[in-house]
Amino acid sequence: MYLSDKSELASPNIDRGEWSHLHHLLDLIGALADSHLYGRFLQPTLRPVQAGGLLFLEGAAATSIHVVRTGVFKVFRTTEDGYEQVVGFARRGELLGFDALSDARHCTTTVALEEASVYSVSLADFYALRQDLPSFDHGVMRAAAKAMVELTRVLEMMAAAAAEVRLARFLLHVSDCMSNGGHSPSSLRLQMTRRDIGSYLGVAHETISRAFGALMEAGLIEVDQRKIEILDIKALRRYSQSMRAPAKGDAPKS
Amino acid sequence: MYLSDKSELASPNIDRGEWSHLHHLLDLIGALADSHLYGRFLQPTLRPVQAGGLLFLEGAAATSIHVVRTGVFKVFRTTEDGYEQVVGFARRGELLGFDALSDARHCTTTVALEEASVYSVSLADFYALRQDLPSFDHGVMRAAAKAMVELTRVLEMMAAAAAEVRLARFLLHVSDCMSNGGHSPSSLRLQMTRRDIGSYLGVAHETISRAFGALMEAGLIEVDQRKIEILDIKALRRYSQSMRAPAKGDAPKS
DNA sequence: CGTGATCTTGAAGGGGGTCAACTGGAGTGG
DNA sequence: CCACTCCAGTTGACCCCCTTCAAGATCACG
Repeated sequence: MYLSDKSELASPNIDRGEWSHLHHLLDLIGALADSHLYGRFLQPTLRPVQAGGLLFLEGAAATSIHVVRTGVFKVFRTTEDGYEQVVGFARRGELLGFDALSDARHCTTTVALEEASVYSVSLADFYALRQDLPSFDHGVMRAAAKAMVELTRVLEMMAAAAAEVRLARFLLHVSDCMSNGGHSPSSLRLQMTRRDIGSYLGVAHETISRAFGALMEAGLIEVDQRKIEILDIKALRRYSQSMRAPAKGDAPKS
Repeated sequence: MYLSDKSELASPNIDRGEWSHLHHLLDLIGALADSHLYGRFLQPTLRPVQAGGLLFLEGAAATSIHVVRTGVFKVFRTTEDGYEQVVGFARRGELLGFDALSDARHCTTTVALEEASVYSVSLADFYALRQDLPSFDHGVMRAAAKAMVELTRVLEMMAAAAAEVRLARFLLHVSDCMSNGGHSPSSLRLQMTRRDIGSYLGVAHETISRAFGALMEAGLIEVDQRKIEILDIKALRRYSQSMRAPAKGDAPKS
């Protein structure tokens, strides 16, 4: 809701049809769109997904790959005992379903956390487009690589560190995503539950709750349900560097 | 050492020059190699890396991407405070340096844990080869997707679970890699230190040591330094399913 | 054979998992 | 409109697993 209207404006005239879906998709993944491609290529389909709606299911045969246009998606795997392990949250411009290229089966379940939309390209069209349109190919490569970097960032976030530090890193990451999208980096609206965040960061959801309290206590953030205000981003960034929680009194000096 | 000789035999006549480097590379990443490509394409360079040697450094400009031919590599990031976070171990056929396609800089450091070798393709050649040789492109896509799946597996391994369970999952993963390479799935020889494993699994290296002891105590494995014998792989697999450690006696007597 | 890295084992202390109770908001049906 | 239910979120109490610090054992290598 917040993103779509504004960001459409950033790509002028899309609504007047001057930009094709393909053109807009290229813009999303940061590929420079050549001007000569009007109608000459297969067009991706624009697919809306309602809040809570499923994009694809773990284990299902993959039919197409997607690029997020609006909204936020939760990407997770379900273990044998029913535990839900969140492996990422996908926002505007991110690639979804790429992992299925290894064996044509999705290895994650992906659902929308709010009203969302994606551009979808069937696997056959995907290869054809990449062959015919180098800028598309480049964009896809870059998006795939970025997704990989993203995953290693998650690992870093889960690395031996106190829960509060993990949460601080998470909030800073969301903040970065916001500012990249042209929003305020200090005013966040989280789309996911505490439980989702906990799964993502590898801690219990109660611990997330307490960590929010601790960061608020420390005067670093303001918390109102899922609306987060970052009060001192420099201090939060400093805080996120530490490995373990420096207790209440701060002062890591000895 | 163990891999190279045997696996070369699996691809017949490579040493007699009937297979080009490119041909062998395609074989490594599971692409079906057309028979008409002798000398018609750029050849990847075969690059040996000594034990402990550096393949590329985090932050360095990326010049080429690599596919592991022999040996095992450790892939890690170094945090500001000097902590070494291992994000993966790369074995035969795995893609290295792909993440650099997003911004032409490596986001990990990669070193060989034993004498190793890779096929390297410069970035320019990389794009050219993919354009001209669809099977290469397909192979790369599949390898990249597999690397991504791999990363989500790591997350699953680090998901809320006891240290012993994590280690069990890790050993099973290594076992799978061994059997995929045509080796015994029950007789493992680890190339990494306890500290590396600990970083990879998100626990202290002392805990890894104790976890080895616990799994040995339970009769699931035999441990002799870095030589691991899996005694009961079914039981180990069952054990790895559980989320938390079911203690010793499994029935808490009062 | 010495030196340093690796691995093991012990002890202590705390962080966070788990269970449980309570609050508040959203949706449903009376 | 209100009772009821369900889920998200918060807070408290308990205590076990893991981190940390420390010391010893073992291995690798010049």
